[in-house]
Amino acid sequence: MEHLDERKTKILKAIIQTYLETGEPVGSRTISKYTDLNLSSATIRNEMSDLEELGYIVQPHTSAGRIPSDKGYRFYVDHLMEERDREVTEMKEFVIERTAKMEQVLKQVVKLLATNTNYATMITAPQYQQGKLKFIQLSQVDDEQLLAVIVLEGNIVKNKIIRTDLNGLDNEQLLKLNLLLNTSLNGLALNQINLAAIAKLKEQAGIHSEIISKVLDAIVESVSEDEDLEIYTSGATNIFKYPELADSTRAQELISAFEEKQQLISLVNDSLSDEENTGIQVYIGSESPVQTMKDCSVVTATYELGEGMKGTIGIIGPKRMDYQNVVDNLKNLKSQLDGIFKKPSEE
Amino acid sequence: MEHLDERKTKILKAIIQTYLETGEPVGSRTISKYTDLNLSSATIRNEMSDLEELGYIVQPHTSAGRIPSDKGYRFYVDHLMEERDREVTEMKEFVIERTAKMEQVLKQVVKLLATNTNYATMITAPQYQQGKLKFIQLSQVDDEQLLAVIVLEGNIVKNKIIRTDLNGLDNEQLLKLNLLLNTSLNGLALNQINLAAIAKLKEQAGIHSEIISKVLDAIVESVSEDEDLEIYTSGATNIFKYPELADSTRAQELISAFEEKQQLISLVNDSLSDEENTGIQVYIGSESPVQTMKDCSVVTATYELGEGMKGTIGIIGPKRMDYQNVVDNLKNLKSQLDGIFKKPSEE
DNA sequence: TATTAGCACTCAACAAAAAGGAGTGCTAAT
DNA sequence: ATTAGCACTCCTTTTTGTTGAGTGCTAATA
Repeated sequence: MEHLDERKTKILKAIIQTYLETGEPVGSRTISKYTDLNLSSATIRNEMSDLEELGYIVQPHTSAGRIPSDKGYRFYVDHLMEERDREVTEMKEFVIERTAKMEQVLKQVVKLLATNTNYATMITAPQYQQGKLKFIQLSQVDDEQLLAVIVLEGNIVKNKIIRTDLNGLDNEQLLKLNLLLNTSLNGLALNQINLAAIAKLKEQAGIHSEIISKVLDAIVESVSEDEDLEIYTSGATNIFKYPELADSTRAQELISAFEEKQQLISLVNDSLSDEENTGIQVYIGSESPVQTMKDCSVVTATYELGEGMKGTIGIIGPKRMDYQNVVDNLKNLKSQLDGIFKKPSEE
Repeated sequence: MEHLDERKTKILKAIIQTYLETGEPVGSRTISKYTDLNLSSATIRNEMSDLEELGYIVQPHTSAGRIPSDKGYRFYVDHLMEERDREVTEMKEFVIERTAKMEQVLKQVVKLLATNTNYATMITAPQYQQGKLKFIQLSQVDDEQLLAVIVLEGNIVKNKIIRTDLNGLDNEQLLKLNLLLNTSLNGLALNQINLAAIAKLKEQAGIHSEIISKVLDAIVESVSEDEDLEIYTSGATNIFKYPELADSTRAQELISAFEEKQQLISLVNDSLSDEENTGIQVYIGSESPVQTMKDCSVVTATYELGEGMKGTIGIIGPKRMDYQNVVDNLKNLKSQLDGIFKKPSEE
């Protein structure tokens, strides 16, 4: 990438910042006055012409000011954006109620984030692949149905009805099965349950090995739930606040994406796979893994609930979003989430 | 209400039906050709003038055709709409997967309904106030937490973590508590658990009466869940298909209503309270209990999962929605839902 | 050589004017 | 009672004109 001299950098930064605020193409005169460079608009014009040639800014039409290109935004995010010393006070709003239900917390979080940022937000429940089993309980609901309750680390409770032949399963045997399941599986992460362990389990279960395998199926099924990974969203209608996204076809597509949630999954996958230092990623325009959002920017963060149970938070807004604010918000939230579930019983 | 002679009725019906299809104001000439009345446009004009005076139709502006007023729609829905003999085939699409999870079924249903009708749809999980308890299980998850699992008729599973002081609660006592809870409460509907029963329960629980009351709280809380009554929605973006609703402020309001879900609750309440013969209700324009939807029409139906567990289905569209199709769809769905959960184990 | 004032030019955005057309209400004829 | 005919209304669309922000270029300046 070409190196920009200091003056060009300053001008580019000024253009982008002004555009972030106003959303209007920025003209040379504005920059001439706005910056402390003390240059006439004519000089700025020459520089802007250069910057356009280098691909950092773009002219919507002749006789208009300039707006940042994707490349320009990228440069801004990577090099120009300055750490703002936000007063922590503003962030204090993130007082998350410590409800026991994970679901509730997630709903609160997306909502809070959406109102704080004025963008559309999403969050996934953590994926439990590496979460450890804490407790399993099998109970007989009626003549032919068992209920399997599975508690994972972090008090995530899952349940599944198992329909099976229960001939000759009395209370005592059920107790034994429960004991067996718990002693064999507790403390194990899902991906630690291998074939050998399963075989051993079945052997010990004797005539009820069929039930054991159904239970294991239930665990896998209820825990992995890949096809309908739980995604919570909020503030989708915030996009109406940004005229460049609010025209009805675009708006419809975007809001549909939020409603269907299917498309958001690729966002999650991309952001989980791509390991970065900070865990926060910025997709500008067409960089986004989701086609629908090529006119938006997307910022994602992964949070972790200890022991590799990871979830994804996403913020979707116009390309001229307040990147700094969004990143700060996410960082703050990330640390809070990292803490909140870790040892829910310890405080 | 004034009585319309046959010719006026026919003309009104023609106007409304044409408008339902086109969404454009209907002129006299159109009706003159469309109907088999063999009347000139001039005659139609005179009749239309009368109909307008009677309040059934409205002129958006002087030199425009007529569109139905709310009163006109109401008359149409009450008296003019004809039972269509829909081929059952078309309805067959409603093959609902018999997954054990209620939640999944509901999600499928709204989605199906939304794609079938091209309107926005919602459905609530049934309210369990009258649902009977089938099974309760208390288990110890760790040192200071109990897990209460509550199964209601229809295999609706709820769970709740109870944090409490467990000093001196050993396994045996837990078993006893479980037994006590099940023998006392099973088969009871929620509103059948009265103070006397509670007192007796507590007495029998002895020193663990505190736990009992926490369990009861948990039951009430997890089952009633009034504040965030589960509502599933789909097809909210369908409103973009109807220009009269698609302008950005209106669209935003409507879609927000679907996102927040709060507003939808009053819809549910209204439709549940107002007992009608068919259980299907049509709200036209300002008749709607939700202010946001005063430019829409709303059709609701209540479904019942046996034993008074009622839920609500709603379809929200433009005033010129295809009422007949919507009502048919709802009727069909209603009967299917009524059946599907009744005795899930019997087939 | 870098900067800047000055100026002609471009073009979106807005407004006003003009043309077109669908539909009405009224009147007079059937 | 019905209808053809016609003047009138007013929305919609197209055309035309005006404005102003902003550019690029050139020539003057430090």
